[in-house]
Amino acid sequence: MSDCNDKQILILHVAEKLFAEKGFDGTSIRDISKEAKINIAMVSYYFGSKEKLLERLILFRTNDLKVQLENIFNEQLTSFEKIDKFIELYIDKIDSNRHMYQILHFEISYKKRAIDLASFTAVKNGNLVSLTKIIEEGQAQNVFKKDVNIPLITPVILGTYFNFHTNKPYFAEILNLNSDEKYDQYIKNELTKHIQQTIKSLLINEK
Amino acid sequence: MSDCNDKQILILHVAEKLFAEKGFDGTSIRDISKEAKINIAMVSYYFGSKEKLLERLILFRTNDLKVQLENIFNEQLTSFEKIDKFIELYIDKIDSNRHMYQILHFEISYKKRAIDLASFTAVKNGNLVSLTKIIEEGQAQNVFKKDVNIPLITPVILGTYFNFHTNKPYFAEILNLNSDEKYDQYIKNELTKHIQQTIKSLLINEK
Amino acid sequence: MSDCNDKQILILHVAEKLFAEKGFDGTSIRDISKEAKINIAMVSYYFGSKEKLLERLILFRTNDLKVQLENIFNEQLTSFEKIDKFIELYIDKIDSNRHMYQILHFEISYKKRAIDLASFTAVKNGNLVSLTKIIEEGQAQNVFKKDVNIPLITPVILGTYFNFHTNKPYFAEILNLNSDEKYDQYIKNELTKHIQQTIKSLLINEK
Amino acid sequence: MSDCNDKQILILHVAEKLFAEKGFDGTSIRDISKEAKINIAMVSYYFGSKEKLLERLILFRTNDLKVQLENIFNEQLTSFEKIDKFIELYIDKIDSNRHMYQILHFEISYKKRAIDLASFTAVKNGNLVSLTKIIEEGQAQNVFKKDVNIPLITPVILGTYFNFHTNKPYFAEILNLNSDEKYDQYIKNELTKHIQQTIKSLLINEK
DNA sequence: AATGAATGAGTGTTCATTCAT
DNA sequence: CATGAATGAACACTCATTCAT
Repeated sequence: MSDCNDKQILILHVAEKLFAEKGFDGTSIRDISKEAKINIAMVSYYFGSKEKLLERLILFRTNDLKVQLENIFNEQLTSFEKIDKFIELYIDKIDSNRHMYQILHFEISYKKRAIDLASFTAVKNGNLVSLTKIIEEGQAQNVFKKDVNIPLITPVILGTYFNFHTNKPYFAEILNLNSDEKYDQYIKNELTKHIQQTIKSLLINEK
Repeated sequence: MSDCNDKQILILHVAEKLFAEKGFDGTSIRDISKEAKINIAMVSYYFGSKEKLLERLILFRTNDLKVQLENIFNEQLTSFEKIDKFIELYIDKIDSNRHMYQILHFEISYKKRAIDLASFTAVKNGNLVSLTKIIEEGQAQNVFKKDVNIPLITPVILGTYFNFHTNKPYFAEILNLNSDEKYDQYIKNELTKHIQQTIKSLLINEK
Repeated sequence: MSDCNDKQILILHVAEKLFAEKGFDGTSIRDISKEAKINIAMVSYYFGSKEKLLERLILFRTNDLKVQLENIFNEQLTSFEKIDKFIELYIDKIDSNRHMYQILHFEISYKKRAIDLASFTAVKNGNLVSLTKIIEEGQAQNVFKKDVNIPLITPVILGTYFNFHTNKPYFAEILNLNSDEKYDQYIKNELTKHIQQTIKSLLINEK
Repeated sequence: MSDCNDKQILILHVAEKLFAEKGFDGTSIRDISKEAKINIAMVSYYFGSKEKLLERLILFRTNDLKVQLENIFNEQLTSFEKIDKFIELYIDKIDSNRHMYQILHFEISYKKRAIDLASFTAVKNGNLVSLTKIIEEGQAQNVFKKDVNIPLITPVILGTYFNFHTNKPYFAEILNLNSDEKYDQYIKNELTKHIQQTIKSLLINEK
C-alpha cells in the first residue's frame, strides 16, 4: 500500500493473522505487538486505535481482492469454460485470502462495529456483474437455461467453499485429508470441481 | 432442558443472542447480566464460568438440532421429493437456530477455545447418513447419477444458506428485501427453492 | 465443648486444620464447607461469621491448653527433674496442639483482627507462675543460680520448638528425617532433650 | 536493588509493610496501591502478579540478609566473644528485618504458595556453617563441651527472639515496656544478653 | 432447624489508550 | 519520530453473607 511503511505493513500482516485465528475481540494489541516484535504504543500511534487498524486492514486487503474476474468474459472460451474459469479463479482468490475473508465474515455478521464495507460491497458487485454477463451470454446462446436466480449463485460458490473450510477438521477426518497439503490439494481439485459441476448443472438442467 | 431452572434458561437465551450478535469475546458477563436483568455473579454461580456457559449453551442447543431428518427416507416419496423435503427441513432447522449456528461457526473456526464439539459432529454425521441413503436410493433407481461427491453436498446446502444470511445487508439491498419479514420469506421460498433446484440439478441423471 | 453439637465440632475441626494450613485469609468458607461436606450457609448460621468462627475456635481450643503443668511442682522430684518434666509436658502439649498454636501465632502477629486473647494470656500466665515456682524452689535450694530472667525462659522453650517446626522442610533435610514419623520422633526425643539441656544449663548454679 | 526504579522500590516497601502486618492473603493489591499512592495496575505492570511481587520482595530482601556473620570467625576474639558477637549480630540483623522474617515465616509455614526459598535456605546454611566453625574451634580448645547438637542452636537463638517478638503485647505488659523504644532497647540489651547467656551455658555446662 | 438460592462488594488481572520525553 | 511508562476502565471471577422457605 502506498502510504504504509514497512512497520505498518508488518503490523497489518500480524493483525490479519491473529484476527483470523482468534477474532478481533480475542486478539489484544499486546498479542499483536508481541508477535510483530514492536512497541505496544505503535498500533495506536500508526493507526489511531485498534478499530481503525481493522478498518485499514480491510481497506488494505480489499484492494487485493479486485482481481480481474471481469476479463474472463472477453476471453475466447465457451460459456462452460468461462463458468469453470470464473469459479476456479474465484475459489483460488478467496483461498489465498482466507484470513481476510475470515475476518470480514465475522465483521459483517456482528452488529458490533460499524466498519465501512463499501469497498468490499463494490468488489462483490463487480463480481456479480462479471458472472451475470457470462451467464446471460450463455442464455443468449441457449446453452444455459433462463430461469435461474443469478444473485444466488455466488452464495453457492462462496458458501460451499467457506462451509467446507470452516469445518476443516470435520472434512479432514471423513475425507482422510491428514495433512495440510492434501487438504489444500483437495480444495484445488475436488472441491473446485464439485462446485463447477454444481453450478453448471444448475445452469443447464431443468428440474 | 431438564436440569435448568427458569433463570438458567433465561441466561442461556440472553447469552445465545449476545454471543451471536457480538461474539463470545465481544460479550461480557456484564452485558449478559444487564440484558437478562440478573446479578453479575449469577453466571459464574450457575455455570461456573463464562466458558462453561458457552459449553452448556452448545449442549443445550445441540440437543435441539437432532431433529428427524432420518425419517424422510422412509416416507412414501420420490427421490426428488425426498431431496426437496430434506433440504426444506434442513434449512428450516438451521434458520430457526441461526443464533446457535452463528456461535458454533465461530467457535469451530477459532482455535482459541477447546469446546467439545462431539455432539455437534454426531449430528452432522447423522444428517450425512440420512442424505446418503436418499441419494443412493435414487442412484439405485437410476434417477440420480452416480458420479457425485456426496459429502460435499451438505456444504452446498448449508454454505449457501449461511453465505446468504451472513451477507444479509448486501442481499437485502440488491434483492429489495426492505423488511425482516420479506427477508425471512425470501429464505423460506426463493432461497430454499434455489438450493433445492441446485442440488437436484447436480443429482439428476441426464441422458 | 458443652454448647456445640456434632456438626459444629466438625466445622471447628475442619476450620482448625485449614486455618493452620492456609491461614485465615487463605481459607474460604467454601473450602471449609467443602472439606466438612456441609452447607456453605452453616458456618454463618452456627457461628455468625467467619471471624466469629475463629473466635469460637480459639476459645474451644484454649480450654484444652490449660493442662496441668502446675501439678508438677507438687510432685516428689528434684528441681532438675521438675524442669525436665515441665519442658517435656509443655512441648508435648504444644506439639499435639500444633494447629491451634500455628493459628494463634498468626492472629497474635497480625494487627488485622481484634481477637480476644484473654484466655490465652491467662494460660500463659498460669504456666509462667508454675515455672517460676519450680525455679525459685531450685534457687532456694541453691541448685539453680539466681541471675536468670525467668519470663524469658518460656520463649526459649516455645521459640525453639516453633522455629524448628516452622522450618520443618529445612531440618527434615539436614537432619535426614525423611518421614513424618522420624520427624515426630526427633521432636519427642532429640529436640525435647536439647531444650531440656539448654534450660538446665542456663539454670544450673555452676561453681 | 539494581534493576528497580524508585516506584518499584516504593511498592516493595509498602508491600513488605502490609504483608507483614496483615499477611499476604490479607493484603489486597488495592491496599498496596492506596498506601503507596500508585495506580492499581502498577503492581501487575511492574511485577506481573501479586505472587511475583512477593517473590521479588523475598529476593530483594534475602540479598540483604547475607550479612557477614562468617567474618566473625576470623576475628581476634575468644570463642566466648565470638559466640556473643555472632548472636548479637544475628539478632540485630533479624530485628532490622522483622517485616521480611515475619513474611517468610508465614510463607514457609503455609503450604499454599510454592515460593522459591532456595536463596533463603542458602543464607541459613551459610550461617550454620559459620556457627559450626566457631563452636568446633571452641571444642578443639576444650572450652566448649563436645556433645551438643549444633543444628539445634540456631532455633534457640531465632526462636527465642521470634517468640518474644510475636508475643510483644504480652511481654510489653509483664515487663512493663510501655513504649516502642523501651521494647526495642529491651531486645537489644536484655533479650540479646539472655540468649547469649543461654547458648554459652549450653556450650559449657554438662548436665 | 437447616439450606439452596441469591447477591453486592471485592478480588487479581488485562485492556486499549495516552503522554512525556 | 518513536517509545517506555503509566493509567482508568473494564474484565472474569470469588468472597462472606443474607434470606425465604
